[in-house]
Amino acid sequence: MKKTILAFSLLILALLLLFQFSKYSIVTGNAEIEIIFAVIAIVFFVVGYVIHKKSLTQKHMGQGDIDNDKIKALDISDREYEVLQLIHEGLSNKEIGEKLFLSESTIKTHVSSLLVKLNAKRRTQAIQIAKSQHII
Amino acid sequence: MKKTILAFSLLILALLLLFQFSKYSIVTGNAEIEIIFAVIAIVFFVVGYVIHKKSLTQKHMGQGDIDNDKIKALDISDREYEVLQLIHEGLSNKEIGEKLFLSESTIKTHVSSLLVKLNAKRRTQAIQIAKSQHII
DNA sequence: TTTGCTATCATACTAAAGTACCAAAGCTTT
DNA sequence: AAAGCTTTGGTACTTTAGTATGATAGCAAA
Repeated sequence: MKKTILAFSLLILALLLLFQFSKYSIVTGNAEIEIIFAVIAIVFFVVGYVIHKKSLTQKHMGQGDIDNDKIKALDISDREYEVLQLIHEGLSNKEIGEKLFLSESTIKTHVSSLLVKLNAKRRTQAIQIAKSQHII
Repeated sequence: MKKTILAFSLLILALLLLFQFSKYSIVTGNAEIEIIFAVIAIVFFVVGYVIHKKSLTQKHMGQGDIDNDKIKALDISDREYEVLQLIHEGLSNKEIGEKLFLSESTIKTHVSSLLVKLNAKRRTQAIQIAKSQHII
């Protein structure tokens, strides 16, 4: 965020300099007016392009990102959430256990409580609900 | 797509008129040079903003759309694809059967061949693979 | 018509998934 | 220290999921 502020400060500074240079050039007759127009047009075109890109990146983050508040609201613990992510990746309980160095029993316990908390009957349904709630 | 071409044609025309108007204003001394700069800057800022917005919208469509060619390439039949979609929605084989008016046996057959064609071991993995291949 | 393909369904089986209940270790908070 | 919490793990059980195999019906191309 600090980088963004710095970058925009520098950008505004550069634009002011461009303006001043343009005026000076016209007064001294060192540049064609069309060229100055073109430079300004190109610069602001790029600025507009980049700004929308940035805003949309943030928006995209907001859409695709996980809703941590929702996870807490659903009372899902850290471990349970880890298991949920691995379910989402298509792993079996056994594979999840191996990945987290836990027994299959423990995974089953976590999965069962996940299903209750997500109000799902199956792990596939849990994936769907989790996605609709933006917690995955 | 035709609308896009038309819109951009009109936009370019407007910009040319703006340029001509600017030059004329300077010659006749009817406008301040700063105002013309500002107008050009604003217009091109908006143009850059809108163009990026459009490009990203199209990109987003491309990501979310299904790749029908891929489905054919994987040799997935219509029925199998229907089953795949319902698996994705989190339904059990029995529920899928009831929804499609088929026996659970038939669904199992379809699911099995889907798993082979998608090179998946489980239905949850099939969902993941299908999504990564943009067929869901 | 014969061949080949798909869709359908069944049986029988194995393998996961999920439930219920219990229990102990570890950790905070009171 | 005792109470309360999560995490972990086990046993025993039921329910889904998935595999293997075979069989029938329909439909389209050779």
